[in-house]
Amino acid sequence: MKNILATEELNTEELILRAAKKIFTHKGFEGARMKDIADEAGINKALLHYYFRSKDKLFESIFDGVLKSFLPQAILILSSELPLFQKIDRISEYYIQSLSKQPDIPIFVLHELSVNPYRLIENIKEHGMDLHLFSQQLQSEIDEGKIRPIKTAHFITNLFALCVFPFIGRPLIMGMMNLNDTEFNSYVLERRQIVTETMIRSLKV
Amino acid sequence: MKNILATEELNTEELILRAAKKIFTHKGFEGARMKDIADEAGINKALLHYYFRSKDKLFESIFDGVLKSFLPQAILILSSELPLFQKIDRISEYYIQSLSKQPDIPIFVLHELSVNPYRLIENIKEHGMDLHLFSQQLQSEIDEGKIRPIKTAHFITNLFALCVFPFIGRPLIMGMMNLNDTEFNSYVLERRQIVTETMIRSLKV
DNA sequence: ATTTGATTTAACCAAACAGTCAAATATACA
DNA sequence: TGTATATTTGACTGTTTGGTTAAATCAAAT
Repeated sequence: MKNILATEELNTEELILRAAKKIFTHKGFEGARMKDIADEAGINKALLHYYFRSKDKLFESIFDGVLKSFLPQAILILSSELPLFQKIDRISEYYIQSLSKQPDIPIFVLHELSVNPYRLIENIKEHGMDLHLFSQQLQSEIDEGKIRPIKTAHFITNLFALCVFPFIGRPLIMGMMNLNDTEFNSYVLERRQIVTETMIRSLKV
Repeated sequence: MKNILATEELNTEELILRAAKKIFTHKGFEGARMKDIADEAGINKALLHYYFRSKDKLFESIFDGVLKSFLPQAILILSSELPLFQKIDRISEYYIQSLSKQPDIPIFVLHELSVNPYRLIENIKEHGMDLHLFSQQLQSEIDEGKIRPIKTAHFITNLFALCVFPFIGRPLIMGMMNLNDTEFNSYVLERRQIVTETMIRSLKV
């Protein structure tokens, strides 16, 4: 009988998903080997196909899971009742903190979306990524003269670019700036304030 | 005899390089098939191995070429004698214009660097990516009270994030903002001004 | 015309790969 | 305990892939 009392004990499916996430996010779909995932999970290769019939099926579980754990939070914060500047702070806080723990996610998602853009469509429709409410708030603040005029697309781009780019460009930044891992971590910790400051200053009238 | 008079006639090596660049940048190293590259170039698969002994060799030609055609320009502009704000404008102009013509480059480079970070090291050392001069200029402007204090790493990150992210996040942006190809192109054209404005406003005292 | 060297091809090969299957083992329940 | 069901494995398969090779073709010099 398995030791179901030990809290750190994971069942096989969770073991596979955890291993698959690590390998897929690190190597991408094409670069990942089913053997690598099996080894990482400490199980037999055939067992992967017992739980997830194919590499594609396993990948979609991971990819969908990752999208669902990152995108909806943005919509949630942006569509909330919070003041604009607080939203900026919340987004930057949430994404920089989450991505610090899983720094491979952005490049993984964006690479797979680049190779296979249709993947996103279903997911977006499914979650009803609606930015209308936020667009209205932004326009109100502009109309009231509280911030400078800016289109929603550019606002969103600026905010996410500033939050996410450090993780996407990590090897580039570490190389150009001559940072080691410790120094890079300090740099990332500073980003949260930099992002909100940069965004808010650029919006002030 | 080949028609060497026709200017549009490319020799086989150039044909291969052009095809390989298209396939590699679109699919990544692992996703690219030598057969695909051969087909794209309109030649036989064995001919690839005649000109470039292996997939790795061919890939390195492409990857090095891409790095050399993008990174040095940044160092050149940043290390020049131009005023700070003009440098921002030049960088944003150059990168947004170049990447509009080759939008797959950023995600390609950053994905490959993520899977294989050591690739960059040689290239950076080789080109002497030195940002010391620029750091001094930035510090001078800060000391003279002309701009708000900011570390070089964050300045560079912000500038490149704002320039490059639209291309990295293209499918995401098109999906969330409901843009078609034409609308995305207009959006990219607007980016140049947005980037310089955002950067400069965030730096003003 | 013949030789020489560079270019191109079709056919082939070994390794790596995702995926399969029958047999073995563990688990639950009667 | 015995039996049915769920889980796990080692050995296997067919296909795809990067890479090779020997022969054919072409271009130019002798």
